[in-house]
Amino acid sequence: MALWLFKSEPDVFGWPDQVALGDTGGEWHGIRNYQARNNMRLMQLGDRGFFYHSSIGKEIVGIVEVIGPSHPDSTTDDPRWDCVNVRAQRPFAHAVTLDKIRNHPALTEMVLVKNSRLSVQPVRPEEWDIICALGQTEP
DNA sequence: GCCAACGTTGGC
DNA sequence: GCCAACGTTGGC
Repeated sequence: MALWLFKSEPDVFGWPDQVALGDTGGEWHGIRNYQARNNMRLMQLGDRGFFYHSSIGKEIVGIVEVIGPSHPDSTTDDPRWDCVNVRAQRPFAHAVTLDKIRNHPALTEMVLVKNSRLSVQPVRPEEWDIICALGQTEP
C-alpha cells in the first residue's frame, strides 16, 4: 500500500465536500499536470493519502482512501488526463500546518516542502507516521 | 495582491 | 531540441 498527499483549495473543494460524498467518494479530477497525473496512475485500491488544504489553512486535515483505479478524467475530452476515485477515511483530531511540517527536522525532505506546486505527491512511510502522530490520528 | 518558482507552449 | 514567452500555482 502506497501513501500520497492530495492538495485542494478548500474554497473550491475542501474536506467537508469530500466527507459529503460519503463512502462512494468521487473523482479526484481536474489535474492538468503530468507529474501529478503520473502519480495517480501509480495508485492502487487501498492506497491512502493526506488531504491538504492549500492557500486557505495550509494544513493537512484528514485521510482519504483510493477506491477507484486510474481512469480518464470525466471533466475533459483530452485523453491525456486521468484521475482516481477517493473517499474520506477519517479526519485529523488536530490539523497539521505547513508551518509545523516545515519546522520539523524529519520532514524537511517532504515533497510538500521541496516542491510546493505539485498537487498530487508521494509521502514516505516515516513522514506519514510522524504527521499522523502530530495530528493525533491513527496511521 | 504580489511575486517567485515552476510548467507548458510554440517559434526558430 | 533549445529557449523565450507566457500562464499558473501557492506562499507570503
